[in-house]
Amino acid sequence: MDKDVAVFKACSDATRLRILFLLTEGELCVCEIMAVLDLPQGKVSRHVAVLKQYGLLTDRRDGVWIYYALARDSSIALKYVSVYLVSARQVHGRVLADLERLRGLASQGKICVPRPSMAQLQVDDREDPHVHGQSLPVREAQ
Amino acid sequence: MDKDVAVFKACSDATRLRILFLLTEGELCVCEIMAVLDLPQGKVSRHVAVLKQYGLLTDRRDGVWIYYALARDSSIALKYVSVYLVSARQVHGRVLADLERLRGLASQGKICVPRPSMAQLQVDDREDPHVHGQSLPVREAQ
DNA sequence: TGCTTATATTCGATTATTAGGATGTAAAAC
DNA sequence: GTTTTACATCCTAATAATCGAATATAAGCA
Repeated sequence: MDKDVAVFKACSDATRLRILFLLTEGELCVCEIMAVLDLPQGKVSRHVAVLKQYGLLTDRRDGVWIYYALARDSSIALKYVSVYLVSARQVHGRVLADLERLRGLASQGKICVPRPSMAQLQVDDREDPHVHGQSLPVREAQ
Repeated sequence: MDKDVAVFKACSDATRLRILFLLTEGELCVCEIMAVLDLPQGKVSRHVAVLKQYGLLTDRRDGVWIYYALARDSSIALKYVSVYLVSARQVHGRVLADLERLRGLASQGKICVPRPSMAQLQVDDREDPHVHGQSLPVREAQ
């Protein structure tokens, strides 16, 4: 139960929730989150660390970048939070704006293109989750 | 989105989460929650106030008692939290113990019998939610 | 090697949360 | 009226969360 409490605590901050909504599009690195949400690096890094600490995110290093993705099945609460995220992101104006901006910046090549997405995750929560950031076009170092 | 943040904040405390789990059995008054969870009155009252303030609970006065029940549809997040509650309560040992104790004390008549229950709430979240505490046997004053 | 970029972490100040204990209030019984 | 019961709220201390700003680390490149 404490793990569930931790998941809810992780979600109980507007910045972290915005980050989680962004990550429903697929894995992102800190600089991408910074660009989309227009937040200072330290703040994003700190909040991402909290999300990871509470088991909501996994990370994967690729050169200089560290990609964060939504974790799956690390707790019961997280399962339901994940379903919430993919449902609620189509409703909240601020989230819609964030996601639009993510796509806009991505299509302009100003930030990395988002990698495989959780967008197709259904509310019924299918069994075989996508693994992010594998067998994907790896971005080259600039 | 801020409302959702508030819902998660409300759930990010072990005591409050235990109270929410209890309330999936139906409405309860503070003294019942105190008895089941073995917590001081001020603590229960304070946490219940937080849950109500954040829109997770409704209250109804009946004489000296004030019955608290899970609110429905006050936000998107709450909808998913409700589904989480009825699913997770069958899993967490501490919650199972709390619910057992609730039933035990209720059957001994030591506390009020729980009123209509959310127990039958399905994970698919049916449309017509139960309204608690209406058309029910009203407990008499002792 | 040193330099740059991406990210993490630390510091100090501010604010929020929580708890125990005491007090306040409202309804019912007497 | 008084007393009792159920609950709310206030007070203070302790702890935790958050922030901006600065600093540290780690990887890649020259």
